[in-house]
Amino acid sequence: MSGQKISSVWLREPRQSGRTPGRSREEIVRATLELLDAEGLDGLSMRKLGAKLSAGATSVYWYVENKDELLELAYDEIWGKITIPVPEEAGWRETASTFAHSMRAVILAHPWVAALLGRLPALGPNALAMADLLRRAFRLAGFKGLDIDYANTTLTAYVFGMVIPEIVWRQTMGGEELDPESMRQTFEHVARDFPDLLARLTEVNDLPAQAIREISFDFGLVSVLDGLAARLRPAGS
Amino acid sequence: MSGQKISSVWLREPRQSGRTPGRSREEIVRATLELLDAEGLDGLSMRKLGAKLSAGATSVYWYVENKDELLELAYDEIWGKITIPVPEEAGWRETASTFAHSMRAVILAHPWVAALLGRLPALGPNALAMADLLRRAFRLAGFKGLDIDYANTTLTAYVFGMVIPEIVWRQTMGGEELDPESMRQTFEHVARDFPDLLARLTEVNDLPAQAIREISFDFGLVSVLDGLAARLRPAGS
DNA sequence: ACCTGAACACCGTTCAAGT
DNA sequence: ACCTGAACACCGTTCAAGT
Repeated sequence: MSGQKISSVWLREPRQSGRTPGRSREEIVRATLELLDAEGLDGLSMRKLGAKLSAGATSVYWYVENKDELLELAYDEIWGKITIPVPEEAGWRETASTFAHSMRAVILAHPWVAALLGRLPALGPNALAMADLLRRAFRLAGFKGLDIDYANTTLTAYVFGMVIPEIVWRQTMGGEELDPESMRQTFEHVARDFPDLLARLTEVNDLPAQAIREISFDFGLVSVLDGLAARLRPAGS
Repeated sequence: MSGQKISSVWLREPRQSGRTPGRSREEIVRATLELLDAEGLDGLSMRKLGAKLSAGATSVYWYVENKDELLELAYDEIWGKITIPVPEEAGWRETASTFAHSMRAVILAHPWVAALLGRLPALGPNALAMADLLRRAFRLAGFKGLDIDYANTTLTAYVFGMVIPEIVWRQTMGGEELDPESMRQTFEHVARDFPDLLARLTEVNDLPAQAIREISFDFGLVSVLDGLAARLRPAGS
């Protein structure tokens, strides 16, 4: 009746009959990641990817339904790069904390992911494996039933939400090649109607931006984990 | 020496000499929002926007340097739709909580924003006004110095990170017009190697998805606020 | 089974030219 | 000051045709 299937690469078996005929999915994903890392999300086109694989411009369409599916593959690869300890050995809190820091580091190393988070679902095997592991950690902590998911979702949301603006910041502020003086003027200009923000600016201006971001990330992470831990204590204690 | 300026609409004065000659920035923004709401991010093109303004395909370029600047304008409009009480009256915790719920509601009503969060900086007047207000709330709570920003960042990151996957979910799962049976099969397929995730699936399957998302959002929000509140208590008490 | 090439229908952006 | 139109250099995707 209602029809309309979900569309995702993960619903189709990878193309490759038996031997080693054409390209493999891994080859394609590797080339895609290289392009993305080198030229960013806008730098990836099906034609360029074809060229990189020394193939025709549209050859990738044999392996993948469309460009979004290609990006789904690349996205899941990122999930695979996140390191996380064995929950039963490290304990839930260290597991969660290590996951958070590792995910941040991985995304910062592959900034193009930031724009994908708001566009693609994470249904790949690496993403699911991570969800599975994190659920183990939160179950170990003492969460029960749906609370396991809620805790997991909360933690992951925090990391996403923290890293995304950090990437955007780095990208529009252009990293090194930006004149710090013009940067200060920029903020003074846009924030000219908000004295409190301006005051904060001059307060921060001399501190190393990178260090502040790390402290900020830790501050929030500890808060989130503390808040989750509070859920585990019976109300009256 | 190092050159390279930051590029943002908010650094340039809006075009319009004195009278009411051509289009105004507001007209353009309104048309942009309408297009985005109606057709989504991919549905917005400079040509379509020109047509909607009954103007040539490239007329908007007189008001805006490029498409990203146009999106910056639309993005800030969203920040303006978020409602928030006066911190001094409502208290910090209710202010923060109302902000979180309102921001979620606004983004869900304009799903195209989700993809912008990972692409554009929030330097517009509405975004800054909100930052200013939230800072007031956290100062009121008792945070001092940089902790005010850290707390603010933590809260906002949580909301971002929570809403983004929710949007993606809704969009790829296609809302109403999706066959629920094929949906279940989808998950069973992708999660086939993760028994724990599968078990969770059947557990959740009969519950109304929308209600769960709201409970989940509240669970995390309370946790985050509790965690922040814990920061305010002196260590020994 | 795998790949190519041409072709279609779009893009964002530049720029000389118009009023 | 404001807007147009043509033009450029790209896109993603389809599809008939090749091997």
